[in-house]
Amino acid sequence: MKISELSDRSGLTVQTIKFYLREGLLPKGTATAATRADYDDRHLKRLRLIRALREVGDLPIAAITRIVAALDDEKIGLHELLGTAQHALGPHVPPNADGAAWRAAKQDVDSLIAELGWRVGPHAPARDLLAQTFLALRALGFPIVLTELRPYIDAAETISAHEAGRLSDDVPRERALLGMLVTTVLYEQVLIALHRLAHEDASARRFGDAP
Amino acid sequence: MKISELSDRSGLTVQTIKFYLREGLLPKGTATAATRADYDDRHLKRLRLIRALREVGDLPIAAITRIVAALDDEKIGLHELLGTAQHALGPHVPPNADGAAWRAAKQDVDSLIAELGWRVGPHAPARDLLAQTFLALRALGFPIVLTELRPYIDAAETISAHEAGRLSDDVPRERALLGMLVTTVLYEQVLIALHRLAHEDASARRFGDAP
DNA sequence: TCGGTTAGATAGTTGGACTATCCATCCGTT
DNA sequence: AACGGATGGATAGTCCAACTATCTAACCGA
Repeated sequence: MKISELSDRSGLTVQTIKFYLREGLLPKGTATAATRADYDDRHLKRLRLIRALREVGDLPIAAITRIVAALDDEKIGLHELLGTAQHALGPHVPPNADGAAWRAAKQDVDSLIAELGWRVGPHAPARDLLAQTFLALRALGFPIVLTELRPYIDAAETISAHEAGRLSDDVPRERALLGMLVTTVLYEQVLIALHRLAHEDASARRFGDAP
Repeated sequence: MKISELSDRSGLTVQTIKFYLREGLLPKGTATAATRADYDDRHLKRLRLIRALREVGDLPIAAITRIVAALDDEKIGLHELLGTAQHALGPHVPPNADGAAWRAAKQDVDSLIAELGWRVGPHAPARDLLAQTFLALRALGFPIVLTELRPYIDAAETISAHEAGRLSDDVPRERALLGMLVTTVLYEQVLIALHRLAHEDASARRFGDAP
């Protein structure tokens, strides 16, 4: 298909698609002439993936670049591919290089994970995210206590167990990655949205007037 | 306290604090001379709040401006204040003005909320976030089915119920807002981080090698 | 009195993500 | 065959958010 068709069907402008081509997010089409190239369904799918990660997941182009580069590199095994992608998802917590308080928060996170018996890589970015949040909570005068965290931990475990049940290891590489990205990037947004809605409902019932 | 002290204690540069003063995020200190002003503990607390919302919640300055403006406006009642803040939290989904598909997704969200019996304002931004995510999921070939959503809905309800139980209506205005922001902005990050960690643990158990 | 600090104003920087132009083809239609 | 509109590839420019830097004229404390 032509680039204009790709543009129409993906909802991105031709200019944006060209930009993604330059950045290596989208592989080139097969050239049919000096000023002509042919794109296929894989390009369209790729663009839809990029769009979802950008617009819903709010991932920076650089992170998406890393993910698709790993995807396109056939030498990378499935396990490593998923690991790379997960790492690229970030979050990209700026290492504030805060001293003692930061180290204490990191330590809290490590103990928590150990206590829960979770098997998590030592450099998982989510560790930093959690530590950063603990730090902020403390700075605002909200100490972190385990009983406070309990419902969140339970929710995370329940949801992950459910998600893991849906994983299967005999799907094509691309599909496996897509499934992982969808559960961690898109369904996380679903969870956030539902949380906010449920929160509004709960406050309405708590303080609100009659239905 | 002096601005340099404020800078040291908040971890923000003097320049950044001046910038926040210009933007109206931080009220001016009490002037003691033409080139001198005095800041107090409220300024420090405000800066910590701004920092948490920016760095952890990733809120744009404009959203924070709206929130603190409402907070500082004594004419605004508590209920309205919380509503304004919640609305300012976004998310700031660009209205793609997509036609039929967008309207269908919105409709799905509306039916879901109605079905659940949740009391949610008709313009709650979380509605748009959910619709946008549904749209992206569909585009990627992941149809939305209620059984898929069930665990997320349950988690959202459980967590919100827990959070609502901690709300109380006889705390000072500022504390009430802070509590709301903390649960929706910071604890949401906690939830995401825990989810990613639990997810990694679950995949490790599913595919991984022995502990 | 003198080096270091500050309020207030204005201007400049950085990073990320596009967006606009150009040119030399090239395609499909007339 | 001719021509108007689309393309590939390259380069340059735009836009926005969030700072960051500089300058001036006071001011403070040793």
